[in-house]
Amino acid sequence: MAGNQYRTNSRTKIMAYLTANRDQAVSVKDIDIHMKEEKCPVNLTTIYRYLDKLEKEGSLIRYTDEGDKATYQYVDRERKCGEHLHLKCTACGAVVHLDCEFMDEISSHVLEHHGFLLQCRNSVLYGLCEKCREKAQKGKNTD
Amino acid sequence: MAGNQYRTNSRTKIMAYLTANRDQAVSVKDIDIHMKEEKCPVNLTTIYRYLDKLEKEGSLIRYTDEGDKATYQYVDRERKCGEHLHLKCTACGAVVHLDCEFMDEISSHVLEHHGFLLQCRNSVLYGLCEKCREKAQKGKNTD
DNA sequence: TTGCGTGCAAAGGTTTTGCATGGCA
DNA sequence: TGCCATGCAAAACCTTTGCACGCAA
Repeated sequence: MAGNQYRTNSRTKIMAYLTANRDQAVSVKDIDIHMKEEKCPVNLTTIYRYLDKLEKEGSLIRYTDEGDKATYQYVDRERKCGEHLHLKCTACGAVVHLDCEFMDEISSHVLEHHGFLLQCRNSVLYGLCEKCREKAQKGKNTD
Repeated sequence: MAGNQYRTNSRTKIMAYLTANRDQAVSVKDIDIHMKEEKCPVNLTTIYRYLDKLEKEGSLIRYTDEGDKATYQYVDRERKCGEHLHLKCTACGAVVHLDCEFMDEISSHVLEHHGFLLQCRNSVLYGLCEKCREKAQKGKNTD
């Protein structure tokens, strides 16, 4: 499927950025800035098209919180992200995979008690990761 | 807070539509269409401004899934929607409030096992409600 | 009359599309 | 050479903002 595609400088660098940030959701703007810093500026269209391609291939999860703009996260395709929920930190964008046994309990409860068949694909729980929680604690009186 | 506002035909009809669909998330476009059907067309700006006002008052939840457009749901302000998760049907937009004891288990697990402090405010789980699941079952071989 | 509500037009931002050019294999 | 990738410009889309007018109280 993903065989007939060319290896270009742009795509290599974008992919490197995505994999380096695989525990985080990044925006198109993030990528744009990064590419400029890398002295390899690319058109926004190119970024959108590449991300779109990767998402269709299943190499990326696309998050549509934030309302105005989407964010993306690289995932190994073997990770079966369609079968568990994700926790996304609203402060830093870090993403935690909820791929533990508790996942089954959630699905079961929701189905049995609320008649709801959970689809993990787009479901994201938001909150604060440990690091950002600690930061928030410390910085309570600063701004 | 919400005292000094006038009662207008437009707002009355929009509010009626929202409360009539309180188990569902509706979009601005939905409201626009409804108002035209009601022979009471309003400018989109008016809809946005009113929804914005209601959201700030706490009478509406604003969902930002779907990526491109927001959807809104009326809630009684006593319902404390900031303290529980919501299940939204991807087929019909129906919304179920997860305000049961299991909610505590989710919060606890996520915090203790993943170091994550859950924020229910924007967290939405997606899936199929009972009705739509049944429909999907029956209509499996149609398109 | 006062000041909130509304419509209109314009602008902002993100994302998509068409077309011609450029570059990998 | 053949096809994919890219850049550029323009458009589509949702949403916000400014300003003047209309209308409820």
